[in-house]
Amino acid sequence: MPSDRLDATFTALADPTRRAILARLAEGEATVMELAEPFAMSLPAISKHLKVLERAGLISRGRDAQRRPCRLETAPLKEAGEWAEHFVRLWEERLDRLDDYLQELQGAEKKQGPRK
Amino acid sequence: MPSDRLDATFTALADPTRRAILARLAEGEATVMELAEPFAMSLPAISKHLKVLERAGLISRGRDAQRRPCRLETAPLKEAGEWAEHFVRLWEERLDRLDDYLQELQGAEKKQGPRK
DNA sequence: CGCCTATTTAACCTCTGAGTTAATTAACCA
DNA sequence: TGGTTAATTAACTCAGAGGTTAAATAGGCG
Repeated sequence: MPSDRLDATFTALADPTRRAILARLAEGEATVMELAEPFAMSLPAISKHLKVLERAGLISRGRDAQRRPCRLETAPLKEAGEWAEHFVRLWEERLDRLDDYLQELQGAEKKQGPRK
Repeated sequence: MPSDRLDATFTALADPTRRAILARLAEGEATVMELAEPFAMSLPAISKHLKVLERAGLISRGRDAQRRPCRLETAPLKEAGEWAEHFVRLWEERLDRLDDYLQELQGAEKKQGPRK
């Protein structure tokens, strides 16, 4: 997972409007009009948000006459989620190793008596 | 997981320098100097990045004389990762239901013969 | 064709984010 | 006490994100 891909994904996910759009799309395809409806925001603004989502690969767009229906694409979400959870796992493994190490130290100390 | 929390987390993760700092911290605590070392960037710049990470709850800071060692905090990473993967799951369940529905349609069609 | 609908592009504004250098605070050390 | 190291704050620049309105494009429809 290259860094600029993560950049694009996390940047796209950082905006609440865009997350709301994704939430809406999780219920199925929608046109720009439909997506814009819940927001107090102009159509061009929504159009820009969609472009950000598209560049991040989080949505793809079809064509239906003059409509450009959007659909959710989950691949980048998976990558981002896995990145985050991989990180958590790394950290927890490290804590475990640290814990083992401390216990080992304590064991050694018992054998040779308290240091101080 | 409130929206502004996700905002802060994803915003913090959107920057490659900050992700690199987190990666470094996954190997253990580090001071600001140590964190700054790999980057061609001034200390105040790093200091600002750390503030962003701290506000997002992704790091916490201790005190050791004049040093302010940073340590990784995984809670927001977990939340963000779970958010992303929950989303993926929702979508895939939806696809499954859609699939069931299509198969049901096809079954009905067989019983009453092709429509056209 | 001429009009209506859906969407994008253009041009612009404003605010924020990432970076800078210079100055300040905080804590140790001789 | 004065000097040095670690880190932050202040004041500034610059670019880009997110928003606007108005104009342009694309594709039915009478």
